Amino acid sequence: MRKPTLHDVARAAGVSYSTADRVLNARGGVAPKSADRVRDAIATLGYERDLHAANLSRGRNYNFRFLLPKDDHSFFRALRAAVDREQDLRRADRILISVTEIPALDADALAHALDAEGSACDCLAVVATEAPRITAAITALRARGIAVVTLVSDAAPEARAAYVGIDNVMAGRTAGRLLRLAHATRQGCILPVLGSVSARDHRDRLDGMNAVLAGETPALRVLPALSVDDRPDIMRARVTQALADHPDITGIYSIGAGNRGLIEVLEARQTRPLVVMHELTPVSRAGLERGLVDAVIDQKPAQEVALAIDVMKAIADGRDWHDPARDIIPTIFLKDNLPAPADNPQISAS
Amino acid sequence: MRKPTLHDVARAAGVSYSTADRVLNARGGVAPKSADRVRDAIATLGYERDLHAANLSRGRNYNFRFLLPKDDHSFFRALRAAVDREQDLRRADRILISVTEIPALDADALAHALDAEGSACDCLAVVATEAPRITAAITALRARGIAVVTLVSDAAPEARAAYVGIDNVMAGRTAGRLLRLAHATRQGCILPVLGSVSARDHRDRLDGMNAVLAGETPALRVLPALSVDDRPDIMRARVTQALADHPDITGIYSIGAGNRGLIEVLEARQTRPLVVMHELTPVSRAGLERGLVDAVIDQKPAQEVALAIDVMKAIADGRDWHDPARDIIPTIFLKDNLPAPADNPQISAS
DNA sequence: CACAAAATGATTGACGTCTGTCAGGACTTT
DNA sequence: AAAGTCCTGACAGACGTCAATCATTTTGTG
Repeated sequence: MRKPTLHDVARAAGVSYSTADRVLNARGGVAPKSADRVRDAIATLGYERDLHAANLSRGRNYNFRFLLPKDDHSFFRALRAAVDREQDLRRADRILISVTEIPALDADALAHALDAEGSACDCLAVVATEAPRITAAITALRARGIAVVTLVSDAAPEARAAYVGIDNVMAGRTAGRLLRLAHATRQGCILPVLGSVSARDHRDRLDGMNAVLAGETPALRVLPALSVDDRPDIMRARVTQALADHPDITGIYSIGAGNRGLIEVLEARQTRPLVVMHELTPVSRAGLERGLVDAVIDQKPAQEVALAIDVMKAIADGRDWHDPARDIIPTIFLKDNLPAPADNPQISAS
Repeated sequence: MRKPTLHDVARAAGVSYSTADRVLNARGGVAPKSADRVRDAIATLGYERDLHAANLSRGRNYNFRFLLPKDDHSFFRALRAAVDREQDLRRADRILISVTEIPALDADALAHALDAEGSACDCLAVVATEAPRITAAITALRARGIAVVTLVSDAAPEARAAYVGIDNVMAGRTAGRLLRLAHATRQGCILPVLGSVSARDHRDRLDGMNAVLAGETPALRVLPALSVDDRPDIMRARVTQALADHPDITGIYSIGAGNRGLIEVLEARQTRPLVVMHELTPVSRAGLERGLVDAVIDQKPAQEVALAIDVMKAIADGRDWHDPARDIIPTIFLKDNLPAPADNPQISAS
């Protein structure tokens, strides 16, 4: 019961290997009648082309390119590290991954990179932002037959092939649910802290939290959101001020970055509000471990990168794939379900 | 800048292809001096054998076998479904997966299956239980060079190659942390409900919860655990009784199965305690969605199965792999971060 | 130096697919 | 009937590795 080969298909269809090959690879020049018989044989035998042999024969490599923001927030460092790791792991599968760093928040640079880099690869993964130029660039790539996968942050939902990242409204709702859970019986006052008011992701999270806290919990008041520009120093100053202004703050939801500043404020106090923040970084992890932070909502960048590559490969192979959204869910880390710290040495087969 | 082939290695080492091949595949009959030169060349060129070509040449298939408990709890159904799904996905990579169902909780049957099935495959994945017979069987397989991966439930930590599953103490701690979070300012009383007192996994979870709740929170009292034999009917009866006996119960931690019974009790009440249970099943999911359950701690069986297969493949290829424990963490699902419901239709590349 | 043993090189045919070429047959068109 | 299409089959050389055979060279021993 060997897997059928194309030779078997040809024999079953009563044609030569050449003809079966012409049908399989759509080279044309085959009579409709013969083509049908080949297709029938493929179906009845359950033939599946051996992709490894095919790639070997073609000398094919998969060239995937990642366009990542050049930014030294821990989150993007982690994302970059994940891509680098996959680079090694996938090489054995003929997948060549290259990374281009784009100045953060520079829509022009990103659009330009999309135009330029698109030619040199089979599929692109981009941490996108929503801007007309970028939508246009992705649409143009699609027209040229180059698929674009958006990563972490979506754009051009009509034109990109897939989005691999969390639903930020869902993430915000999750934060809201945690805050609500912790306020089951008490009154309270929630302080949301935005990284930047302009970022779509941050607004989505805020909206999500509000949706969960609104109405149903009159005892829980949500203050107007602070905005700290993702910077620890501004975070420290504004949060300190807010805590002074509103002694009844019982919960803080930090939506963006700059959490080092928040932690500094927290560790200077005896009593602290409930704190929920985003992204498991060395800072937030330490915050959890030291009991200064209650929950961290993470999007597991390493898993996102791995899934993005899986999707890109499926696209390149012309296979079907299932919606990655199902597997990318905001993950709640508490003090007690943290993954093992950092990079363990490899364990070898003995 | 093509990837170097074994021909390149041979040329660089100044030997023939045959000799390089003899070194690479340890066929023997090579002078130490030549062998060293080949190894040097491999190192300096960064040669990596093309596994796909090698497998093609050998006609090699990976035969992996899963020994799963024959049990119609939703969790094991989900586990089985995940294996079936991987069966299709991995066939293209020459990975043939077969499943043998073992009567649940029957250590003899499992040990017997381990002895019998081990011969017919390259690597075994087992939902194990801790019993001397099973430890012995796994140790015997290891001696015969057949690796065993324990799945969901560990055993014979010295002899098995890897464990792919959550740390149940960690899961229990996580549940405890959630309960604590929700009792920040109020007094309360927690009712733990065991599936079966004998199961190691359940005891671990209970211990974990106790570890988090003990001492630090004098306002939070933990009642003696109920035991409901993983059965909904017993669950309903005992929990109803407990709620009557202890009107001050503010939290329930359901450690095992039978949650349908618990949900029935909850929906009959106006006010309900905080509820944390395990495993995202149709029942627990509905409980979350209807607001009857607050949190579900899940171990993501589909991901576990996928990771187990990755590890098995690495073992079979003699590659290094990293400890799967880092990627398998108890996941907290709330009402708001549930994955998309069930099986979406496939989205095809357009 | 002779001779066996050990080491090496050369070669070949797989594995399943891709890609290209060439020849011949069937059929239509003038 | 000749010339032109369109289809089809046969074959060959690659891709990188495995596995086996056989011939040749080198080495070591007495």
